Amino acid sequence: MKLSKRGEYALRAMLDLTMAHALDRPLVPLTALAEAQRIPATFLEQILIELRRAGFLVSTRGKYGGYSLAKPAGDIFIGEIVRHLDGPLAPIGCASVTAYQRCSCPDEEHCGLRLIMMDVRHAIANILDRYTLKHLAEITLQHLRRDGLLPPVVELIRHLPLAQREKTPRAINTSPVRPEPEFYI
Amino acid sequence: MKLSKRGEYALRAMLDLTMAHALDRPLVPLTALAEAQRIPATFLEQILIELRRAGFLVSTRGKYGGYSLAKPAGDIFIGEIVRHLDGPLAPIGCASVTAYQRCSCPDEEHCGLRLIMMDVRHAIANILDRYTLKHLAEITLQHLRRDGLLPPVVELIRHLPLAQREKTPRAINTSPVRPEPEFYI
DNA sequence: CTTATCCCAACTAGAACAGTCGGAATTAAA
DNA sequence: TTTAATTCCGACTGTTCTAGTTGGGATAAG
Repeated sequence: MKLSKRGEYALRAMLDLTMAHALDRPLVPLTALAEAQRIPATFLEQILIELRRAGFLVSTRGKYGGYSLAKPAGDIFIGEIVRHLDGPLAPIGCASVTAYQRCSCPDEEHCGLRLIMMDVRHAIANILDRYTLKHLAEITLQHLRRDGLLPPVVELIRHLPLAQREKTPRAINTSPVRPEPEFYI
Repeated sequence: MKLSKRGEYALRAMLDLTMAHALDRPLVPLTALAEAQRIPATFLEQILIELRRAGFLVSTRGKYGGYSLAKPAGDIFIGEIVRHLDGPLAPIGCASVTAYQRCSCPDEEHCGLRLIMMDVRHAIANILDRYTLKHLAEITLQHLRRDGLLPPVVELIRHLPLAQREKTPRAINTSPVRPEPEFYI
């Protein structure tokens, strides 16, 4: 039931972008994201370009450029990102809601395996399609604050001047539509 | 979050074995399992040998031989089988309970991604480590009975004589230890 | 002795995974 | 106008995983 490195790195980078935005640094260069999460920069670059093409990010080229979220963090659900990079959430095709595929078994209709795998898919979706980047960022920032720390990515860009282009930031921090979840902690 | 074909085929075959056992045909040849689930026989053979080596199955060689469950179906949890063939349930290593691995991120301690992935892993485990083959077989048989059908695998072996070795079957159908779950149907 | 079955190691073609490389285009600032 | 910092992009690579296949050997029933 693995998440690929692409998926993991995408989520890590987007979480860092969200936290940086929350701390008034909406524009983060690739190198800072890569260094903060110890991800090979050339690999992360590929992934960020893909995320931009998918409409999750926007980029600013040239000196003091970088990446930012394309939408309010509260509107980006973790499940969307995972699906984009790793495909459907369901363990097997015949249990998928968003990408159903008939399987080889003789009668799906009576198949107990399918039922349990649909349970699993719903359990996963109930988490990943309910939480947004905003939720994850809030939890992480709260933990960091409790220990008097800033996110590493923000430390890494503190010395950079705020780019002109960054000084009139888009409104990004609206709240999510779906019901408020709670972490089990 | 995919399950591999190996994992899927293993579960399908073991579910068929469980149903066959429940209908007093505890010994099922490879060919019947493969045909019933439309799985390439030589591939399934590999998988069944692996399951035997792992202690899930026992085999009987020679004419009228085949495979049977090595333990009561109520003692075989779906999660065990999945872990054996596809590794840990957690989407990322740092969220795994049974096979934890430190990840590359700078501080796991404050990482919101890890928390949500632990949520996901618990949600999956709460299903797969609670249901047994017996549960799946019961559900499937119940559905089939409602429509007056027998499992295809049983149809396929009806014509075979009950092997001598099969006539004093081991007690296999004890109940599971963990609390009774319910399917969401 | 024939037939049905399991046992087993080795092999393979293709896809996926996890990157790497080299260079072009863009922008800010000196 | 030059330089430095950045994104953009396509092509490439090595390794592992996936989903099998092949061919032959051992065992047991009738």
